[in-house]
Amino acid sequence: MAGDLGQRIGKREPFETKEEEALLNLVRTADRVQARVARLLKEHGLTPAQYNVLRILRGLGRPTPILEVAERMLTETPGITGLIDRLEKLELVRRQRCEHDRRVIFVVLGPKGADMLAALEGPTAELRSALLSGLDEGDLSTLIRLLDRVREPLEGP
Amino acid sequence: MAGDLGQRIGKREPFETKEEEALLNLVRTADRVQARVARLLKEHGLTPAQYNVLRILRGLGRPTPILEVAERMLTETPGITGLIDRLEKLELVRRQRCEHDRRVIFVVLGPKGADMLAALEGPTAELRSALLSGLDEGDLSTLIRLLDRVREPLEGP
DNA sequence: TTCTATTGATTGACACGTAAACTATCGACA
DNA sequence: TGTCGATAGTTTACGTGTCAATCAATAGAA
Repeated sequence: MAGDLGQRIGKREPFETKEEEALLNLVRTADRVQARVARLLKEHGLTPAQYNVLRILRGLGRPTPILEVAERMLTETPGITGLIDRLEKLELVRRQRCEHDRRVIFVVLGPKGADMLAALEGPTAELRSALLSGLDEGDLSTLIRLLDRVREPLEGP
Repeated sequence: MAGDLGQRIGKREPFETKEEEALLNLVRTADRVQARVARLLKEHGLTPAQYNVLRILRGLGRPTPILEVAERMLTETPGITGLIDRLEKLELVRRQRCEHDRRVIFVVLGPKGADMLAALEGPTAELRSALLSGLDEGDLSTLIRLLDRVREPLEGP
């Protein structure tokens, strides 16, 4: 069958175990999805990580300490600095020192950043629908439930 | 924690649609899985991409053109060169020119590489079982089927 | 045969994730 | 008051993913 990952990868003996098949399939599928999203964002000059930061800022709706942004992403502390640097250079966000605690630096979503998010609203929703066109409501619920169950023992340390 | 994301200022719900939830969940879960695998591999001095190359070579069981290796990985063409460079420096693989078509360079799994794979066989199998401990056979089959359906429209163009 | 298009592989530029080490500031406590 | 530990953020370094451009060898056509 066309969707069989084993043949797609070209292994003679596709998978030794269902566990192996499921995990490789999971990683590969996520990779493909991310690639497609990245392609869309690139048309607007954004990377997925940058888009993620903008969405976090919009979601919180307030100036947010840099490390709090980092926490809500998958990225670790050090990488966030350059990420914010680039967004600032694009004038999509700006830094703002906290007056009470001068160690803290807030990140603020700028008007250009808000416009960018608004412009991406439609295209990203369209893309999501297209990506999941093969699944109905029930399938989505099942998929979400199964993914939750995979992730559950991983969320801790 | 989960609830305080959107509600507080009426900005955004955590997830607007099931599509969004499913896709974010997919990407996040895959990311966690990869992080866990990476941690294991690191103990043996390998990155996930390097391990992937070794497994591809073992799976095919023959000298393989560099670009064919690249095709079978999650990654695209250009980055493969440096990856092979590092594996060659570790003496896990070696390059070998094709005699019939001198543009082609084969990658060959070396003895050290095979040993490395053998040493990782047990630990990786254990890890896979641990990661998927929350899912039974039927769950795995369902998950695989759903992932196939997500990936199907993505593999071609 | 020579010209051209194609293919395999490499290089360089940029973005990102992660780890280790560093600076600056704050808070608490002797 | 002064010191010490914790916290916020940055810098540096390395491996990797992706793109655009390039080089070398081959294949096909004029």
